[in-house]
Amino acid sequence: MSINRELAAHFDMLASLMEISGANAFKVNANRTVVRVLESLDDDVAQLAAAGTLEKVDGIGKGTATKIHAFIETGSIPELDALQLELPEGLIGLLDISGLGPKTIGRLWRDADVVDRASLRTAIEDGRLASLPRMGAKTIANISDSLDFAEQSADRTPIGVAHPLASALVDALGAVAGVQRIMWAGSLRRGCETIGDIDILAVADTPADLIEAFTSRDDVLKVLVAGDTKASVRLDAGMQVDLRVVPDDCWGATCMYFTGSKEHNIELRGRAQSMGMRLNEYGLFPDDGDSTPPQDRGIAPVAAATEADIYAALELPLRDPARRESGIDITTADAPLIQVDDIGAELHAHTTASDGHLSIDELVDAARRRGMHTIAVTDHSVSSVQANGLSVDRLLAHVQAVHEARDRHPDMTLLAGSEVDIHADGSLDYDDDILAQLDIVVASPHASLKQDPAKATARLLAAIEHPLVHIIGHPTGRMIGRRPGLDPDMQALVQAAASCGTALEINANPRRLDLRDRDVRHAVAAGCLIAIDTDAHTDAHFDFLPYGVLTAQRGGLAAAQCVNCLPADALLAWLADKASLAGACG
DNA sequence: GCCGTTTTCGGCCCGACTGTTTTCAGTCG
Repeated sequence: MSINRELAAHFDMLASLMEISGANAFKVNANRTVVRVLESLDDDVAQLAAAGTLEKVDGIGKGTATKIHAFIETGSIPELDALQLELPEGLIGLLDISGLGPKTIGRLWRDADVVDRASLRTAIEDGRLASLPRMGAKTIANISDSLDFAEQSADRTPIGVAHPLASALVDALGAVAGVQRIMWAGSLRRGCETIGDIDILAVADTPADLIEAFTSRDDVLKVLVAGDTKASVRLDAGMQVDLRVVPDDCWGATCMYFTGSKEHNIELRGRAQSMGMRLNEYGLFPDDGDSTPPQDRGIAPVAAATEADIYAALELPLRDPARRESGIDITTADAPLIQVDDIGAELHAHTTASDGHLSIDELVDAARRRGMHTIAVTDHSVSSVQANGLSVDRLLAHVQAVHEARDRHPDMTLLAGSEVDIHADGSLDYDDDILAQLDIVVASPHASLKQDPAKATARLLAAIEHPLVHIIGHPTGRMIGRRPGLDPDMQALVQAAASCGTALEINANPRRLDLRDRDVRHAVAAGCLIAIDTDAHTDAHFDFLPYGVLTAQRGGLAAAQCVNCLPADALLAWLADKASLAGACG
């Protein structure tokens, strides 16, 4: 783990323990800010410390700098050590239980000897909780329920699971009588790789009817909250869904507020304040110093109807939802971001020759139905035994079959290629004379995914610098929530890729999303070419493309920097001479 | 703990909802 991420984890634990111990909420918040800063910091924090420039970083002050220096010198933070001696670490696991906040957890620990989830369960069962003040039967039942739920489910859901759920919900609720608008917001709208809760916003003639339709659905396991304008439920699929019904005239303000991110909202509120205004989910209002919310006093907003109105009133460029994250300067406009429709080529797909489910003809047909002009056949190489990887003889026969298929599909540019294993030492799974016979080479790591960062960097650099490799497929090999994959020096990779004209892939499979968003940001800055591929093994996998595009958008990618957006002739020119596009971007 | 065109102290986003209370603390997003 890099020192930045290691330190971020320490500050995260520090913030949680401080919170439970009853520390000032603003101090806790300041430490949470440090976590975010460290996670999105491009520079190595040890180098900043050595240069004495830590305090120049926004969010890092004197106190934090002292802690970072202590960590670099001794491997620990004294304040954290002290809190860990004082408080059981198992209490942190209680923060993830819905309805339990730091104040309650502190009380449970002090007054009922609760130290972790197991002892909380015991304390509920033996009646200790009921003896505490403000612990009625309902509160205890809710805690018990949440505890069950937390133990059964992962805390975040992959976007590939959440998106279809949200889509079905929005379709169904949109059909309820009187619903004028409905959409999802939150991390799903921002295209995050995992989703906590699904947030749905709506405008309805009779909000009560929509709330009723929502909370009485068959797939609702439990209604958590149901008021006049908002409701929260837990679905039997294991996700929480929040619905908010709002007036039409503040739709933009609501969308903005519930799309987040939280950090982006805080920045926008700060901006509003500095301009003598206040921003909430009902609109942007002049700030008259009265603490009663302006919308409750009949004060007209400066802007509220659309997100564009609000950004304009704040004199800021309209920000794409995928770019509303911390670490992105709100005053700088993005280049127009890549869209799904910009992509005309799928450059990484499998057939029945290895572990795919489609024939060559079926693959072409699937691409054609998505409006593609180019499809690459890239089956696995010989070492991927588990995926029925192709021997040299089978590969050459397969290439021949692809060439023959071209006559049957004159409307499609059909590329004969391979997804070639990158061995642990950086060598490739076929000899160069074989690779030279292919139209396209996607080189990917599949095994030895736990090697140390230095070896992983050298391994991937060798593949990037190989003159016959066009694309590095799923560069880290990570699987979201299952394995972390390689942890190479991404700056070194993107620099090398940019100078060689090799593209790094965003694998659109929602379990991979590899490159991840923050790596895309680095790649975009370095001017490195990006490929967005679905790695299709079935027809349905072609529909993963939007997840890859969202990840690309989160990294700030424009179509011009993505090889899948090239017209067929330009794409063929790059494949013939990848150096021709080296350094052409950014 | 951090920050600063109201700057070295005093503020830090803010509204909805619940449960346990008789006016509000705690949680959530």
